[in-house]
Amino acid sequence: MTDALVDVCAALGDQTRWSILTALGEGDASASALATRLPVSRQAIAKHLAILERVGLVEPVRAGRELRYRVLGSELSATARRLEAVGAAWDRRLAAIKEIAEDM
Amino acid sequence: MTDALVDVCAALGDQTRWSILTALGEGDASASALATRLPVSRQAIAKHLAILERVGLVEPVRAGRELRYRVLGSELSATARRLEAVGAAWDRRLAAIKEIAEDM
DNA sequence: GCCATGTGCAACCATATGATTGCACTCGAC
DNA sequence: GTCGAGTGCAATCATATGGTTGCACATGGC
Repeated sequence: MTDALVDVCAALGDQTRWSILTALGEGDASASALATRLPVSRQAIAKHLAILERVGLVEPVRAGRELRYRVLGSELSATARRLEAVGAAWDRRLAAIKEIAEDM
Repeated sequence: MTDALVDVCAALGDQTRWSILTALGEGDASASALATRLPVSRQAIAKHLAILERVGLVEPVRAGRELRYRVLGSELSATARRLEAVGAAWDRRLAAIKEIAEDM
């Protein structure tokens, strides 16, 4: 029942996952390759990659026996737009209230 | 050392907090008022509100002895813009790679 | 003044989560 | 074929997190 938007936000709510994402932002990489750069074990990274893949922020790419991951900006942009829409709605409400207050 | 963006995303990565935020989107409300609508205790809601306030998604408003909370679209929009910027950068990289591939 | 309502604080609990280690398996390179 | 690098799976662990109950405190309305 949990919305996809919530899941994406939850996936983005972890420092290590952001480290992985920014690392992937510089180029596709495998879990093992990432483990050499980041201060966590390969298995921990693999779990994070699985989470990121489930919410669509990352995509697996086979390269020989290596399993590289590619970061997907489209999903992040889509999430951003959804958040923007919600934020805009809240702001409209606030603006309306402010207007009413000024009319009194 | 954790970035503010990560904290906001983490705050948004919880279903109950979204329930609170959408409820507040319809009008300011206190923790007690929210507790009557949502299936969690007032204290749980108070904790969530504290988290939301720390990341700037919500703002306390005194109303007599009541402490109401107001949802802030500005912070959500700011977060959305930051995510959008990152997603766009990733997409630019992918597009560049695709172009190189086509040149071969 | 009294009482009910709204808050705040603290202890506590169960589960989720981030991380680790160890081992087995696969597959490409030499 | 052998070896090593990359991967997958499982068990384990510590801590964070969401949630609860209970109680003390303030504060506004009658």
